[in-house]
Amino acid sequence: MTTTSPQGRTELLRPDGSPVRVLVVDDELSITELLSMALRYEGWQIRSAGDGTGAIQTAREFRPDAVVLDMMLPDMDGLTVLGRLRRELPDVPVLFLTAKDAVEDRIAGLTAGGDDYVTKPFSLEEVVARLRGLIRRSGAADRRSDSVLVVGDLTLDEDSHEVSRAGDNIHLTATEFELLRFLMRNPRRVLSKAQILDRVWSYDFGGQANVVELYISYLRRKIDAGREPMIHTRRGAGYLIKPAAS
Amino acid sequence: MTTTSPQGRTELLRPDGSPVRVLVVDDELSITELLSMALRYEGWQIRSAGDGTGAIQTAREFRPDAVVLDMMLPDMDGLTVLGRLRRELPDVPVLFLTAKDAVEDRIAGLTAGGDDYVTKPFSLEEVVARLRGLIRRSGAADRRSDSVLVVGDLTLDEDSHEVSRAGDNIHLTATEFELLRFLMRNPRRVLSKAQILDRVWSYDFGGQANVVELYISYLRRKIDAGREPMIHTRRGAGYLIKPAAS
DNA sequence: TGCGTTTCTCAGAGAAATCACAGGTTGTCG
DNA sequence: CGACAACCTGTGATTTCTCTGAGAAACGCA
Repeated sequence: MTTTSPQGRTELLRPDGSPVRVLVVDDELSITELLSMALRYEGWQIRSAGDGTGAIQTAREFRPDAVVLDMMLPDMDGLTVLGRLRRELPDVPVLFLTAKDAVEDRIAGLTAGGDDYVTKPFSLEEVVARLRGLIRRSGAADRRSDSVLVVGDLTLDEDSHEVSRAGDNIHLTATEFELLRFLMRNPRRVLSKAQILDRVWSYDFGGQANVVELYISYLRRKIDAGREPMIHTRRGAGYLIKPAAS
Repeated sequence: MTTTSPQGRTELLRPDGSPVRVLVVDDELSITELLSMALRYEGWQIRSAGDGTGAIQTAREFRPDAVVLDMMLPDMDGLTVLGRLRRELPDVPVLFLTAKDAVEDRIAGLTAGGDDYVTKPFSLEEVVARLRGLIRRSGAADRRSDSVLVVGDLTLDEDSHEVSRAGDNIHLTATEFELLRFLMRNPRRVLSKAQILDRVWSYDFGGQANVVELYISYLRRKIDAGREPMIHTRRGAGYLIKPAAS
C-alpha cells in the first residue's frame, strides 16, 4: 500500500497499514547511524545491530521486512549471518553492503534470490531506492505500489530507468538520474544543496559543492529545454521541482 | 493458471490459485539454500531436505508439486529415494541433479517418464526453466500457461529452444539462449551484470564479470543486427530488453 | 583422435561520464 | 545604482565503463 503524506511524498506501507520495518547491520557506528537516519526519514521503522549475533537476535524479535547487511562483520562471516537469517526469516529480502573491490568473489550468487547489493561508499538515494525495490518486489508492501514517479508531464521509471517529458524520451546519466529521482520524490519542496549532496552523492564525496549546480544545469538542459521550466532555484535556499502549470 | 505480477513477471500457480510447492533435496546446505532462495523468488513454496530419509518424510507431509533431487545422497542411493518418492507421490515430476560425469543411461532412462535432469554445476535459470517445464507439463499448474516468450517481434520458445525475430530464425548457443531468456523474462527492466551473472552462469563461475558484456555483444550481433535495437545498455546500471518501437 | 564449435580471458580502442576550474550572469540589499 | 554573493555554464582533463577482436582452452561429436 502507498499513501501520500501531507508533504506530497509517497510512502511504502505494509498491507495492514503499519510502517515497513528494516534491520540495519553494520559494525561501523557511523554507517548504521547514517542509514538509520535516512531510512527513518522514509517513514520506516528501523533497528540496527553491530554484529552477526546481534543481527540474528534482533531479527528474531523485530521481524523486519528487509535487512541491510554489511558483508564484513567482526564476529562472523557475512554468509553465515545470511544463512541464519534465512532460517529465521526465509522470505526477507537482503540488501548487501560490500567494499567495491570485494564485489567479484564474495557476492557471487547473492543477488540470485532477488536480493541486491550496493558497494561502499554508497549514496543514500541508492540505498533507499534499492530497498524500496526489494520491499516492493518481496510483496511485504502492497502490490499496487509501482515504480514510476510522476510530476506533471515528467515521468521517471525506476525499473527501466526511463525518463520522459510530455512523451519525449530523455536520456540521463547515472548521476543525473539519481538527482532527478531525489527531486521527484520530493516535489514542490525546496531541497538545499547540502541535502542534495548528502543524498545523491556518496557519503565520502570530497569534492566541490558546486557539482550540484552543475548537475542541475545538466538536468535543465535535458528536461526544461525549450519548455515551461519545472526545476526552480530558490536563491539562498536550494532547488525544487514542480509541475510546469501552477 | 498464470498471473502477472507488478513487475511484469509471470508466475505459475496451481489451479486453485495457491502457490506451487517444490521440495528440494540435496546434502550440501549451500545448494539447498541457493535453490530455495531462487525458487522462492519465483513465488513458489519451498521445503528442503538433506538426505533421503528426510526427503521421504517431508514429501509425505508437504505433498509437493515437483521435487528437485540430488542423485548423490549420504544415506541412500538416488534411485532408492526415487522409488520411495514414487510410492508416496506417483505423479510428481522430478528434476534430478547430477554430477557432470555421472550422466549415465540410468538417468537418461529415468527421464523418459517425463522427468528431467540438470548437471552440476547448474545455472539457476536452467533449473527454474526446467522446473517450470515439468510443472507445466504435469498439469499441476494450469495448462494454458505456455512456453513461448514474446517481446516485440522477438520470440523465444523454451520448449523447442527456437528463437526468431520478425520471422527470421536465429541460431543461438546454449549460453546465448539462457541470457536472452533471462532478459526476455524481465522485459523493460534494467538487469545488472551481477544479477545476470548470478542467474545465467553456473553458481561456481569464478571468472571475469565481462563475459556478460561479451555475450551481450554476441546477442546483439545475432538479434539486433541491422535492425532497430532491442537490447539497450544503461551505463553504470546494466542492460535491458524492450520492443523496438517505443 | 581430430575437427568444428563454444566458452572464456585478455587487452586495447573508444565513448561516455564526472568533476574542477573559471569567467559570466543574475539577484539582493544597502 | 553599485557591490557583493549566489548561481550558471563552457571548457577540458581525467577517470570509468563498455565494446569487441584475437586467440587459448574446453567441449562435443564423429
